[in-house]
Amino acid sequence: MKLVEAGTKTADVAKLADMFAAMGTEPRLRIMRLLLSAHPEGLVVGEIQDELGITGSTLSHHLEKLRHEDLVDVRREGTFMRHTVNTDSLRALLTFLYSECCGRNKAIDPELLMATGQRCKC
Amino acid sequence: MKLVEAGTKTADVAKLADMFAAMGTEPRLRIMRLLLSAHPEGLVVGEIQDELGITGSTLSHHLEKLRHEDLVDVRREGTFMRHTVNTDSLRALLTFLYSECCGRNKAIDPELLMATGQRCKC
DNA sequence: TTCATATTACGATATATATCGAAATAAAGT
DNA sequence: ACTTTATTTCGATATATATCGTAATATGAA
Repeated sequence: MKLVEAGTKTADVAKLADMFAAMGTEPRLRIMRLLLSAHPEGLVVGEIQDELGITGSTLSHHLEKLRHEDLVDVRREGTFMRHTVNTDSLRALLTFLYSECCGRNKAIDPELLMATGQRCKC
Repeated sequence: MKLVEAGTKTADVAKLADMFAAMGTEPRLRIMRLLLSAHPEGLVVGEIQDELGITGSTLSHHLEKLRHEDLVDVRREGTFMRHTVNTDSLRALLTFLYSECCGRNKAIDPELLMATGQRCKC
């Protein structure tokens, strides 16, 4: 009897784990929150640096990691590099967590989720 | 103008980042999925080991990490150690992600989440 | 108490990560 | 072309992590 199966493939788990890892550091989680709060415009590197007070080179590494896991997109604007969250990837992550926790044997009640923030508009 | 504020304190971000990090590894994410699928009974270490094929000592370290971040609870049953997911912590994580992504400027549409699994029963 | 089983701790190693300052690159303006 | 500003790369170090095999511990049974 296989306990785990559902709609998440073996390869996906590794990918999702990498995404969790990318958010699994205080500076990077702050970056994600900041970019989400600035969505959809995003921010250029210098703005992130000013806001979070991270050394340029360190910030560059963190952004590279977030880009590598497709959590963040970047486009050039002259000399600036404008970063935005990748909503598709974030949705994949959220959907995974949601279905793992609220699907099947319902470890978590979905209603309690809504309660703490958004109102469900079904 | 502060871009990030909302209902998540500074200390919380570090804690949440640690939780993400705990799930940010393929073996540990598999463990979490397995325990969720076995919820609420949970599994003893040997069962997890058989299911995932992880060396005893390595598995022990991973479980210690998950316990340390309060993602997993443990209780003794004779010589067995029965592990279960901590739904409160998981809910905190899910709620955070949900409100960051779907709250405020709504980077992600909540309805798309539901679509892939649960039906909203408001 | 002795034996068997389940799990964790120990010791060790290899790899990965976070961080920094300084140098290098890239684009834009003068 | 030169200068300024923005960002990344380089080189280096310190810390953390993942993993293993084996030894230690804890419980239950004989």
